[in-house]
Amino acid sequence: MTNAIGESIARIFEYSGAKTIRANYQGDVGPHVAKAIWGILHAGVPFAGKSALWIGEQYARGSDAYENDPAAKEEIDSINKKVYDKSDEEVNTVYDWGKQVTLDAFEEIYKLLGTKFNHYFFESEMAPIGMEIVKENTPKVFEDSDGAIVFHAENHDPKLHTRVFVTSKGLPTYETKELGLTVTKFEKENPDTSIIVTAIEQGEYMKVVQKAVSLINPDYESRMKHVTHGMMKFASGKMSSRKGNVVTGESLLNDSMELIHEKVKGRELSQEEKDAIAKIVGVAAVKYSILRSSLMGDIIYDFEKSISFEGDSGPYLQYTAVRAGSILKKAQAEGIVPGFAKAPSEATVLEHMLYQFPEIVVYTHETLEPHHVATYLIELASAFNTFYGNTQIVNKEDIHAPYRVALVQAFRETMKNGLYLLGIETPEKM
RNA sequence: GCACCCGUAGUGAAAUGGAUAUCACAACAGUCUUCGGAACUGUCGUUGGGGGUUCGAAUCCCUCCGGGUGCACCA
Repeated sequence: MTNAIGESIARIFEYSGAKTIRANYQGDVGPHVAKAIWGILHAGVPFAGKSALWIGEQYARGSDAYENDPAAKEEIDSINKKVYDKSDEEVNTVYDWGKQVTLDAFEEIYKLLGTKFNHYFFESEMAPIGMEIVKENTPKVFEDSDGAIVFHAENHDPKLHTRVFVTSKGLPTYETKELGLTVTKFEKENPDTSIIVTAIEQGEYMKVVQKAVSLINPDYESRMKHVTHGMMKFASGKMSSRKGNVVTGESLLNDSMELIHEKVKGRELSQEEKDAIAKIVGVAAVKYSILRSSLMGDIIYDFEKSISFEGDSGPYLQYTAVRAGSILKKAQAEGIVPGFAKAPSEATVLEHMLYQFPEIVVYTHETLEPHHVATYLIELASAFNTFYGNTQIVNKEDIHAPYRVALVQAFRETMKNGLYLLGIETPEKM
């Protein structure tokens, strides 16, 4: 979800002429990793050859044990420390293996989604950098409190609160790592604007971190923008319920692609074409469902609706573009050369809509709200369908035919560009 | 409890404080079977409640209600 939003925002900036750098920040250290390692060590079977999914299961067991088994909790805490200082050979081996498998799995999903990152930052790398910054700025910014190092943000803004940056055990928290990340990003690329996309839970703590940054380096802070989004919820009980009501992005994509496969089963296409279409359309269904809504507030993912493909959906937009494409093919076969020379006396809504596209992009760029593009595209598709339904386009006898074909061409290009901004590909056939 | 975000038709959105609150989807009722029917036409329906500021409020202020999120060693 964060990926869909981040990628769309990146593309909108690119389209607006900005040089855009995509960075991915991954949590490769911390208690969640320790829980997974504990699970792997206690799995009773060797880990060699196991999948990322299997690691997920081990994490679930570790997480459960952490809550219910005091002995396990102690062990996991000790593993956590070992992960940071790399003092235990066995832990190191499991760690290195698990990290690679997990990263490979993520990379596959990014590829499917169409995101290419310029930088991969890891929490393990940011931790020492952040620690250094905290040390340098204590007691100027940070203070000692009960053995931990904290930042009293409420002293600078009454709306904020105190947060721990280094625990009493001497381990850096997420805040410190984020501090390290911020400085690293600015030193590496020195961007005019740094946009951070996270879920809303991070909203409050990010304000505290930003306040701390403003005291250390006000220049960086003024260029940071935090975009938050709500959670994804599900409309009905019908969903892939491998682990209760937790649905991963991956399983959502898989289910979606599977359903597209069902839909195109009867079409006269090769197996490779069907596979490609299932991917492109399946991703579109999921991405559109996310990006059609405003970022704030939760997104209700209605699986029934996203698979029906009627009306307000990504596949519907793709379909409209594809159909425009086949009209163009037919026009070409009939020897009609598109041109704007002879226009009918009255313009339709379609022309007005096409004309608005650049404004919509500018507006979206300013507001950082991709849903404006989504709303525009669905209206554009509707305008095109009205035009298409009421007008004979390919007709050699008609002197307006070249103009109409040119209009269809313009529509197809605009739809394609708009979908691109949402991170959605337009297939040739479907 | 405190803080932050949000509340516009069934759903997703629009509206520098300005005219009768728009658009799309869904639903319902029709049309036609054409360039790919995943179509076209029409109908239905909305500012959470209550105060206030204003000539004028979806928009600003107060309050209540509802939803979400966060409040010290998790990320």
